Amino acid sequence: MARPRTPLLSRERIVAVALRLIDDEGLDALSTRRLATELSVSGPSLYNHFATKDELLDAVVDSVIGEVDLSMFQPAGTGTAETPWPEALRDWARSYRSALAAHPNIVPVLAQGPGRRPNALRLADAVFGHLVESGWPRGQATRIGALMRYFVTGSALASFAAGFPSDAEVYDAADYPHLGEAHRLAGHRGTVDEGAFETGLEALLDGLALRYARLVERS
Amino acid sequence: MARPRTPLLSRERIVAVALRLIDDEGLDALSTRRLATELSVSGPSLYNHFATKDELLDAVVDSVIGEVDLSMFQPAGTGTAETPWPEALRDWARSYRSALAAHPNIVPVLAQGPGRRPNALRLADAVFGHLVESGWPRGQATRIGALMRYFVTGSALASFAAGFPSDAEVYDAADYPHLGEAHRLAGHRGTVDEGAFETGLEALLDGLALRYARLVERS
DNA sequence: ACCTGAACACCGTTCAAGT
DNA sequence: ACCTGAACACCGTTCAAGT
Repeated sequence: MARPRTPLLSRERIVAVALRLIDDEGLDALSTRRLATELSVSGPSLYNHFATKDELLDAVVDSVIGEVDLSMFQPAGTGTAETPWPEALRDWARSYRSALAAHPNIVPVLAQGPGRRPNALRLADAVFGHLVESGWPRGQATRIGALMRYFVTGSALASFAAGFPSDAEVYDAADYPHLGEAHRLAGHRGTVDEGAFETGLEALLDGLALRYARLVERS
Repeated sequence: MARPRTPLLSRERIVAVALRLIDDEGLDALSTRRLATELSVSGPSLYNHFATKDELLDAVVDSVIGEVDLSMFQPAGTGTAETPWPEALRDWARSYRSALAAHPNIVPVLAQGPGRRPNALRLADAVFGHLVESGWPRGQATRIGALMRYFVTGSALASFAAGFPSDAEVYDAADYPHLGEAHRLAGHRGTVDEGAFETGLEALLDGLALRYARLVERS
């Protein structure tokens, strides 16, 4: 057929199908040939739209980051008050985690940092900017951006509960005296992981609020 | 040559060389053929020692987890007092992060959970057991184990600072008004990431201590 | 410009053959 | 039991050829 009158592929469609493949079958299932088959084209066709597979992956990653809500960091406009930093951070962390946890198989790629991806850079800019404008010194604001990313990516990378086999025989009482109930964890993966995330998030915010209070009283 | 009088390979040596390869060149560089070459044998030889590549990876992962210090969770013996939970958790988290951050390329595999790996199960058992014996309700102890793993794996998965390109031209002031200094982050990756980890760890422990205090006063 | 098939140097894994 | 080479069905990517 060679070149069709109207292109068979677009970057958007390639990215969408690649993400679906990664979600459904894991990062290893994304091969250029498999993806091409899924798109009803031959393997090399993809190279008309992305220079390498890595560039394609970058686009997939940035599309996921683009789902994170950043509206809570909007600078105070005319009449609208700026959201207090603990509340903004809490709302953002929840949205960040939701976006990532919907696509856990791609989190290892995404956790490598923003690189040159526009949505990832916008996210870093918004968080850092809001913290600095809230009175955090720049060094502290950087650390908070980092530690929040540690926590959110760690929580989205894999389910804690599902990491424990459901097979009760794994947990020999002689070897692991306290894991007698661990085989039931995976069955409650939703609530366990959600509860751990919320507990950790509130603990972090409380701990940071203590530091903020010390900062304010010293000035 | 066929079967040599004394075996050319052992699981230990295979695991050690595989880990070095992953550390030096990344998870993708670990192919059975490449690893075999590094060990001066042919590719299929590895299958005399591991059933699949995944089983080999499991062994590599568990060898890393085995480096984590768990001595702070030792139950109180005759004359030795049990370490208070916040102190034990702090020491453990630092050792955990050190062990993982020494091998960041394998963290995505390891973060999938303990599975059936003995060192990973021992770790989960020690943390959970110590928290329960310190008075935390079992549900809370599970959540704390989970949220600590989120934070530690997230911090070891990738450097926050190194994720920002050193090329100043990436940070166009029109697009990212607050990232004007971000190109300098990667140059300070050690101190930035270390500072973020310590700030987050102390904030988490402070937040958890608040909850523990509420727990105690209610009983 | 955008698709194709053929080709290159790779993969993980199986298996029969050797000692 | 533990190694080998040959083979199978895969990879990412390049390239000349087609419209």
